[in-house]
Amino acid sequence: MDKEALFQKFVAFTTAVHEVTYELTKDIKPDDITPVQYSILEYIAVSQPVTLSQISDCKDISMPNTSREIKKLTEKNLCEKFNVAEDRRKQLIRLSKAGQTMMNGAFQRIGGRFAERIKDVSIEQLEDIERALDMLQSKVFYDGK
Amino acid sequence: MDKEALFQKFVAFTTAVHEVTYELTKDIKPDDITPVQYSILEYIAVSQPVTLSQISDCKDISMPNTSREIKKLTEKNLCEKFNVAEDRRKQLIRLSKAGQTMMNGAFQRIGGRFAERIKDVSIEQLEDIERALDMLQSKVFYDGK
DNA sequence: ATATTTTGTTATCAAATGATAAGTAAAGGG
DNA sequence: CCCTTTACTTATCATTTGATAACAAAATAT
Repeated sequence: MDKEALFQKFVAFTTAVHEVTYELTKDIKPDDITPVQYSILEYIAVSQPVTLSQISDCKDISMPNTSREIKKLTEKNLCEKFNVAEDRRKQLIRLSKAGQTMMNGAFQRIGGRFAERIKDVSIEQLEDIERALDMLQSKVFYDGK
Repeated sequence: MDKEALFQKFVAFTTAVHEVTYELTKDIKPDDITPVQYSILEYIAVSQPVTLSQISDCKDISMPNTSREIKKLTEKNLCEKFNVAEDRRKQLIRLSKAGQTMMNGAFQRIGGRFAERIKDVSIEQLEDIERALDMLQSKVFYDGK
């Protein structure tokens, strides 16, 4: 087993994943929010409710800049802050009704494109795919922190 | 087979791939070039020689902006242009000696991190991984253009 | 031969992002 | 009770990136 060759394959694979992700999410984001803002909304959507610090850590954006972007998103009525009783320094963030609707629509369209992409794959192959995703995620693409 | 569940798994997987890519390439880029410049150099490294138009297409950067960044990279002595005899409008780009050295070093360090990541995986599992990468790339992460 | 298309350049400009300093308010530790 | 740390905010600035217009030169089409 040639580890060098596997690394080559790994690089080609991750490049392909990035390209497909780009294709699937292309033109999904509304024009009135920036790419960074959209990626923050994605994160909130899957992890809500989250604190400012969590967003800052996970998206690698400094606290001041996170605060600024959340403020803009709040002003656009896409998310809302609420206080947490136990620790009054913290602010939990969740999507607003409008934000939830927007992100639901986005995920729906991405899901449609994904379905289109795998439309010719047989049931058995879909199961192979599912197993392969699980296996790779546990052996290679695990969270190493 | 629940396609909705598969989509969920797909989203989690691509997120994991992006995070691992981030971890592997973190702090690899020299400080004196910008992220976009580094990504252009990566592309040149694996596809050289390339034309300006190819970079513009593949990296989704407008021609004027591609021209500007290539100019900066050339000034930093990381890549060089040369003319192609058949079509004198075209300019082929390749890494300079210094650029090649820089990118070799970068890939080496990324490869080392990758090796660390899979160090506990058995030979048989490495073969499973290789097959899974091939299969997913052909069935899911293919280039749909 | 002339018009059009392709390939790339230069020059601006605006917007998005990143970085830093200074501040507030609450929590926690001694 | 004071001191330190945590969580977040506000303000400001520099850099990076994206977008557009106007141009030139070579190739190709009519």
